[in-house]
Amino acid sequence: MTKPRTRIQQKNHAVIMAAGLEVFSQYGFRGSTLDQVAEAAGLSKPNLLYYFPSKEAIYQGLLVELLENWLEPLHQLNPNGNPVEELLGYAQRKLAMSRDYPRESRLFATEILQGAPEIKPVLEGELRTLVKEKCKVIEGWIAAGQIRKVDPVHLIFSIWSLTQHYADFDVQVRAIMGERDPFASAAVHLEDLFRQMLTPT
Amino acid sequence: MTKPRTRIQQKNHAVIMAAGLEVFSQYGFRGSTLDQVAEAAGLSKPNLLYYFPSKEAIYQGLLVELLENWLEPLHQLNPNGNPVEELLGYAQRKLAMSRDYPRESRLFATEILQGAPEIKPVLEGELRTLVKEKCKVIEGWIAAGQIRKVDPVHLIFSIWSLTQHYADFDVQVRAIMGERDPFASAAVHLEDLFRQMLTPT
Amino acid sequence: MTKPRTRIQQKNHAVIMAAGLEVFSQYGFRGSTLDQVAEAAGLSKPNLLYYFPSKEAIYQGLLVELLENWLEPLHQLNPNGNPVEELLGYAQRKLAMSRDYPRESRLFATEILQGAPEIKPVLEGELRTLVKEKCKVIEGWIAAGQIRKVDPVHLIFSIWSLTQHYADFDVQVRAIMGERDPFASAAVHLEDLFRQMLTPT
Amino acid sequence: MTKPRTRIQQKNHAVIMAAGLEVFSQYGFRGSTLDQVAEAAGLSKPNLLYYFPSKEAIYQGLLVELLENWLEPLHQLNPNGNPVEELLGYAQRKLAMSRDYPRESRLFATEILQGAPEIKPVLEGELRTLVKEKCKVIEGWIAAGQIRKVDPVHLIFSIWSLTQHYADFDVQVRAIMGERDPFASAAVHLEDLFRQMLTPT
DNA sequence: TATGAATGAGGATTCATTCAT
DNA sequence: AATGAATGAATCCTCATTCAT
Repeated sequence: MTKPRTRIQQKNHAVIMAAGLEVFSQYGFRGSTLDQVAEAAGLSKPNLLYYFPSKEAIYQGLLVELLENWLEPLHQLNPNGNPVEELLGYAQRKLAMSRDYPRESRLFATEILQGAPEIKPVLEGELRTLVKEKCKVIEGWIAAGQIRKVDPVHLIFSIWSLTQHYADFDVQVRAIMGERDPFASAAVHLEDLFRQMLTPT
Repeated sequence: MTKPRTRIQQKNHAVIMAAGLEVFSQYGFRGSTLDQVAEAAGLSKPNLLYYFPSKEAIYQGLLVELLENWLEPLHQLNPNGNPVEELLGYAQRKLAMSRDYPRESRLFATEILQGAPEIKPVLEGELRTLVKEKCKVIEGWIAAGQIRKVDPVHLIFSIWSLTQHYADFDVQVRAIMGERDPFASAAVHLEDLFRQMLTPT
Repeated sequence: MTKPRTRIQQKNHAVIMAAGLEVFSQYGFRGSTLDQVAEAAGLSKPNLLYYFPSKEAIYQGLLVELLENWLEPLHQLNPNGNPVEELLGYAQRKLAMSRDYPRESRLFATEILQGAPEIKPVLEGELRTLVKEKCKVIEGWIAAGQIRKVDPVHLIFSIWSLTQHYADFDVQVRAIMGERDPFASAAVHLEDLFRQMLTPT
Repeated sequence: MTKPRTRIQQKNHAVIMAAGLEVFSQYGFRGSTLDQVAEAAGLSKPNLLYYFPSKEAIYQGLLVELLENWLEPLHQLNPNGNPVEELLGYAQRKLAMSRDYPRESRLFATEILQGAPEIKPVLEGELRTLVKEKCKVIEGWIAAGQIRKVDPVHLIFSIWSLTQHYADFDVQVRAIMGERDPFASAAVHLEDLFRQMLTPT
């Protein structure tokens, strides 16, 4: 799929991505129909397939776009910053993404849950490399006594799971908490959790 | 459907549940076909529908069975036990379930991700009640100074997310960690995390 | 299908016939299922097929039984009776059958409507012969000036249609007439109609 | 479903209605398959469902079309015409419809026989109202001494049953009458029957 | 005589995709 | 660039019938 050229192409490309996100994040790939995506996009079904060669191509396009944004916050982890604040900041940024882009989080979760058929290579390639790199940074901080001794990979997993939970399990969270906004109190809770865990004694 | 009576019914009922778990946890409800379930069960498709009235009934049957087991560990949280050990024990039990019953965890995650169409009532009813009850217990422990001051609901969410992550995002975890068994080190990591967070200073 | 021998065979044979009549008259042959018939008969489906070799055999058995009773009133038309009273009596007997055996009437109507696949030979054989015989009788009455000159075949059709209508189109009749019993007033109406039509001036 | 717009839609819509009439009038709703209708229409099965959402929708569409035409002749009963001629004319028009549209008659009969699941509301609404209105007219004629005293509702039933019989029981009529055209002699017979019944002495 | 278990042959409907314009 | 029309390949489910006991 080459990059779109004209105005209208760019616009419709974006419209379809938005519609695909809306639909796929809700029903999963197999559970969604092109009709639903076309409906959400306000385009005809054949027109969708004028811009994307297949249903799967729309889904793949979404995942590609998504992954870039998804890894960005981890990239920003600054080796030269204050370690505890860097890690807390990373967690808060991830939590904000769960709050502001829950559909993206759910789309990603669905893909992983089903065995990551589309993005396994990215996980084993780019993501793994990036995580290893950041683990080195964290290990450096531990060696320097700037944070407590923790398993860096599991620390990263903890940040991911604790923050994404509020997007992915949103229905459950709200079923239990009722009307209250979960994210405000979650931010406080996670701030405390990570500070407690990371601050050296 | 009432409980199965005869030997062969019990056997096939169980065989179908197992096959359904295998298939549905991998592809979700809409993404799975009766053919797949029949294949996995070693039965013919119409024979499946001799035991369960529909595809959905198999799925619902699974969720019902699942929910019972799923809530059990939280029930076991003993108000009279040692608070830190009780909560650590709960987390370890949940982690063991992620390790031993990852498909159940994924089935549950898929259902929640898609808006919990089947089990929302249970979430808003039984689960909510149970969580509230245990929150009271935790608040008692905090008031007594036996654990640090934390938000009890978010503490429970944290236990859930941190443990289930290893089942639900298994593919990602293994992509990053490689061949190493994630659960052994995860147990150590979570033990540390929760002890650090809960032990009063 | 040989005649049933033992008590229990006779009983179950009759039970199945009754159930088949109930079901087939309501939904037609193709629209009925063996399950429905088995349910109505209080027998298991395989047991049904122990007494009758197939679904079609039950249906055929019903039609055979039915036809005997169905032609009986016409047989009774007495060449030596009072012509007008004989024909009025025949009409009243047919009307009573519509009232008392509406399911039989509907079963017969359904079969004819669908082209009489099972009983066409009977229609072209026995029934045709019987009607021709009775037409001779009616023609004799006309020749003797005992009733008005009418087309005897169409007279017989008129008796059939006017009486069976109250069974076959029962739903429509009641939709229009409301709660009132249609048969009492129909009897009066038909008495008048046929007397008016047949009485010589 | 809104009215078809384009040429091809109009054509195929009509083609499907015609095919549905052919098939449903012969085998009833449950006894007919979409394959048969598709075959009769010269279209593929999915293409049928491109124009109608379901098998039932085709059937319902037929009944709706049918009912309009079916009630028309009764509408035409003119309160200001010559009473006997009006009623005879109505009967002859209904008989002509049985001759020219026997499949419509049989479709209607099948629907009623099975309890009118689709059109009961119409029977209890529009049809009932129309019949009551025309009964008033007939009662007026009786009061004015223009026709003999008859039960108006049963008179209408008689017209319906006597005329529709030749379409609905066509197979039986021809089995008995042989090759002769039933409708010509039926017209003479019914003319005589109704004139005899209605003409005041 | 009776029935629990099983199935092959459909049958209605869905859906991604293609065709024609 | 867009869409009305069409379809082949599923997919869930039904049902008369058979099997095994």
